Amino acid sequence: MKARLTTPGARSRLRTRLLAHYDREARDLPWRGETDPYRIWVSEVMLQQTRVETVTRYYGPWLRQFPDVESLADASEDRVLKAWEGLGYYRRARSLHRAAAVVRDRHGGVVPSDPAGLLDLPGVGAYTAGAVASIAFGVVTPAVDGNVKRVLSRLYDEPKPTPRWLEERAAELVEPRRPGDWNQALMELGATICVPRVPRCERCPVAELCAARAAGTEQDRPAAARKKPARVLRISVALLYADDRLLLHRRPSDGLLGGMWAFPEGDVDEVAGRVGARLVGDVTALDEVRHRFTHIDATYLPAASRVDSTPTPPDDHRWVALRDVEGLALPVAQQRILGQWTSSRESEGA
DNA sequence: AAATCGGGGTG
DNA sequence: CACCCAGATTT
Repeated sequence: MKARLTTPGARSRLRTRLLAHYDREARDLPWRGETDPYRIWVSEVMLQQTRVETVTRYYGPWLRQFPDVESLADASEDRVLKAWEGLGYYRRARSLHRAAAVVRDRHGGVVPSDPAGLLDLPGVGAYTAGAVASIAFGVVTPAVDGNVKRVLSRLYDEPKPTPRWLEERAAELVEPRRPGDWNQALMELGATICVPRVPRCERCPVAELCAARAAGTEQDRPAAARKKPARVLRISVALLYADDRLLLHRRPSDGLLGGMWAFPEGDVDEVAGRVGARLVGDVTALDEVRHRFTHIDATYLPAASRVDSTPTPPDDHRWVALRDVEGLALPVAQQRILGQWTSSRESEGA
C-alpha cells in the first residue's frame, strides 16, 4: 500500500499531472523565468529558510546594487550586510560575498553549471546546488528543500525520511526534459497545497498517487521533530554618546549576528572604561527590548549616558554620527533599541 | 545526529 | 503561544 510510486508508470503520471498543474497555477515571482545564473543563485540563497514574500522585498534592491558577480565581489562587506539587513542568517550574505570572489577569481566570473562546482562555493549546500544547476542550467538533478521533504514524506507515507532516502526518491522523480520546472513544481506544491498542518488535498493534482492520503496519515507526515526550549538571556547594552555621536560595536564574524553592528554589551561604566571615556551626567535606563530569535529568548536592558569625549576606540568599535547610523547594518533588535533612545530624547526635549 | 544561526507569517 | 519557512555549517 505504501508503494504507489515504485513503478515507472506511476512516476510518469505524477510528473505529467504535477507539471500540468504548475504550468497552470504557478505564482508570478520576480525570479520566475529568470535565466541569469547569478540572479537565480541570489534568489535561492535568499530563500534559504525564508518565505517567498519576504525575499520579494529584498531581491530587486539587491540586484540594483549588485547586478552581477563582479559588482558583488568588489563590494565592501558593510554594503553587502546592509543590503541583507533584516533578512536574518547573516552568514548567508557573508558567504555569498565570499563565493562571488571565488567565482570571479577561480571560474573566470562564470557561475559553475554543475552541482559539484556549485557545492564548492561557500553557502551552497545540496539544495542550492541542485536548484541552481537544474533551474539555471537544465541539469537533471534534484533539489530537496523543506517543501519537497514534506511532499515526498506524504507521497510515500514515510514518517521519518532520511536525507539519503529523500535524495534517492527525488532523483528518480526528476522530469529529465524540464528538471528546473519539475523541482519548482514540487516546491510550489508544498508551499501552496501540500502545506504543513492541514494540507488541501481536495485541490491536489496528485492526491490519487499519495500514500499518506490513502492511509489518512497526511497530517502526521513527516513526523514532528522535538523542539528544544530557547535559551533565556538578559543582555545589558550601553548607549554612550557625545555631541551627536554614538558608540557602536561590530560583532565578531563568527557566531550570532556575525559582522553586524550593535550597541556594546555591558553596563555603561564598564563600556566607557573599555573605550577610555568618562560618563557625564545621569545614566538613563531605557525600556527593555525583548527579542525572540528561534533559539534565544533575549531581553535587552539598554542604558544611555553622555560621555565627555570620543577617544579613538578599539578597532571593532566606532563613534558614529547619528545621521550615519542608518547607513550601517543593524539587526532588528538593535534598531528597536535605537528607537527607544530616540524617543526618550524627544520626550526629554519636549 | 544535534546545535547554531534571524526574522516574520500564520493558525 | 507554537510552528516552520525554496538550509548551510559546525560539532
